[in-house]
Amino acid sequence: MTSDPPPGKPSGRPSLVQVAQLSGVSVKTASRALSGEGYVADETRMRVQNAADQLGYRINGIARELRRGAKTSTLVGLLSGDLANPFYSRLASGLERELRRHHLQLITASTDEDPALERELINTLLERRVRGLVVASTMAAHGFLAAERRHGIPFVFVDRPPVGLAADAVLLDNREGARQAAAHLIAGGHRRIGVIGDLSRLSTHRDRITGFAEAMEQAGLNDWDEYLLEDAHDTAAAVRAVGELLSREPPPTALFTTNNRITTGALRGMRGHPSPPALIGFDELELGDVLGVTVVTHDPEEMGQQAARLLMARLNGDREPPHRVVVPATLLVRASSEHPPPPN
Amino acid sequence: MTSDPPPGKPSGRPSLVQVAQLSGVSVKTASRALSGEGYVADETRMRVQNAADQLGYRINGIARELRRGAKTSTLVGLLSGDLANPFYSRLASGLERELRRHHLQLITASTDEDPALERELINTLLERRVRGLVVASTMAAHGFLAAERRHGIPFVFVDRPPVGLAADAVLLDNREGARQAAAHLIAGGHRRIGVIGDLSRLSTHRDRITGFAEAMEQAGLNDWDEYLLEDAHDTAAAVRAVGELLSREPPPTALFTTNNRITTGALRGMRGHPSPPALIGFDELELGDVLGVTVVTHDPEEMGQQAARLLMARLNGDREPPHRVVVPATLLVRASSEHPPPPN
DNA sequence: CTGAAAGCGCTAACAT
DNA sequence: ATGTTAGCGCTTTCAG
Repeated sequence: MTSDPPPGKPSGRPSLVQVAQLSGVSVKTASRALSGEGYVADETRMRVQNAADQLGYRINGIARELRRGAKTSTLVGLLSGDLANPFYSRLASGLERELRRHHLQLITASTDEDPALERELINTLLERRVRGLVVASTMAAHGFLAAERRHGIPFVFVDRPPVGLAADAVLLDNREGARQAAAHLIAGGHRRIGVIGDLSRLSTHRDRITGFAEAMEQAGLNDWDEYLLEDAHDTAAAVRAVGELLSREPPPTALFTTNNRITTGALRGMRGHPSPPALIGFDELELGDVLGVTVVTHDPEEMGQQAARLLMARLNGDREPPHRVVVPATLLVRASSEHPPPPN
Repeated sequence: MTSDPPPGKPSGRPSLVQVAQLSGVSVKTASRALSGEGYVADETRMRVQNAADQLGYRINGIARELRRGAKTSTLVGLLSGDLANPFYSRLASGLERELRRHHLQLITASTDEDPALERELINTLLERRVRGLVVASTMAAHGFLAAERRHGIPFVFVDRPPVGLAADAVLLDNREGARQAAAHLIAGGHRRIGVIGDLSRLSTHRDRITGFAEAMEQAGLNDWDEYLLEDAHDTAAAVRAVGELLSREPPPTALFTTNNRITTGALRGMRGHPSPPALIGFDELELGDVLGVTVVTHDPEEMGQQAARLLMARLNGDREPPHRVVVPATLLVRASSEHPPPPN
């Protein structure tokens, strides 16, 4: 057990100058020896390496980056709602893995779906001169980023499209996924389908509602919004919403929940219910297969990977107009959607 | 829709010098005007602000940090196995939230439980002069970090303790949690309890096995390891392990799975089994309540928060010997552990 | 193969 | 209230 003075107050780190002095070479030679760029005699390299080890030298990445210029940064920023949501964390995971292949590092920040905080965090990351930014934005407009793009910082929007800004995006086919869910329930004989939705200002939410409505109206069910409850942003709110819907007269025979948090809340709220409604949720659930929950599924890791690809293309000089990648969202039928509606 | 030239190749950002020139003041005045430090005439401030806006100026955080010194960095690094694992992402979430209160930013990197990659990433983060480092380490020893601590960089180990290094740590009471799980199964009449464990080199895993063994041996069940299967690091491996255990003669009447991935695999593997064994898993599951899975539960967000607190204390000059915070892990009984063993 | 000088963009220290 | 000078630690010229 090495027992050294506990940390706290920093105490001067050695710089290249000290390493050079200790090994009796010039600063530049020391630099070359340690970075492996340019020619250095083997013996010199050894001496420098030893001196560095002895001093506990570690290159100052800040200084290096300042000198080399911002385009040499290896940091990519990710802004998302909340890392604790598996959708975002899987997205982050896919993004990170792909970036690493290109020697880029991911730096993440959570916005808690707060537009003001998001803007602040975007600024922080840009000041840090990140190489690019991936954003699952909760803001209503993104025109303020136009200046940045002019300076060459690529942005990739994920999950939600940019508004008032021409930028790359990786989106989910929300409408189609929701449409399939509704169509399936309708085909199963359901007519009164409750919908519990997220914050109504979010485009993902609106698209899902649109797809749902499409299928309903096509089946002539124009009063679909009688059973629509929105702005259930967390699990607890979803539990309450289910309670409300199920206590109506007549109650809905099926439920469509527009994201994983809400589906979780619905499952909780329906527990122990004598005749639970059929259920389809948007987003896969951790144990969806074991629980037998029918879901609209998609691949968050894949979204992250695609975002990384778009970003890399821009960094490599792609100057085409904005790309838009749409990742499929498809129905995965399991038991929860299969009980038919009561005769009634 | 603002339509500007697509990005790609960077194109010189304005620096403070240009802002100063455009507004007809010295660089330092421009600096003061924009940072709000020191006295600047209101009118001057306006002029500078306008010039900055017009040029799309954004302060270069790299240069600022180099000048101000590394202790002014606002970055804290987190290294963990994989952000896609809810345990780590919830930990990250708690950590980030607490850090933000102190105006610190989290930068994350996943090690995939690969010691070599972990070491490389630690180096990258240190070169970036992060203010401190939180590590869920997968390495066998950490002596190589001693030099860093001497330079004042605080480390906080989470989930797994440091080896060969005196540093702060936030750990789970793995032994006690596992002991409770085993004791509960034993009290329920189980004698043949299968255990599926993670990589045997991980200390968390070993501690959980130790706690389990303690309870078993105390009950006189010294052959507990006949039904022990280790190194099931992913869900698929866990599914296979369950299959193997259940096909033994006689099969175990209960199962203890040592982390969330393994529990998930076990649930999958047991699906449709005519007489599934009782089950207790370590770590809470997303839908554990709905599924009725008995778990050893704990609070990952809390761990993150505690880690942030320890870090802040060190940054504020705390020079005491290493702190060790132990977060409780307790049994939460639900249905899955409650079927008694068959008479046999 | 090695070295000296200049400078990345900013701010601390010291003027004025 | 504002300006000047120097320098953070490194790498990029440009010379040897």
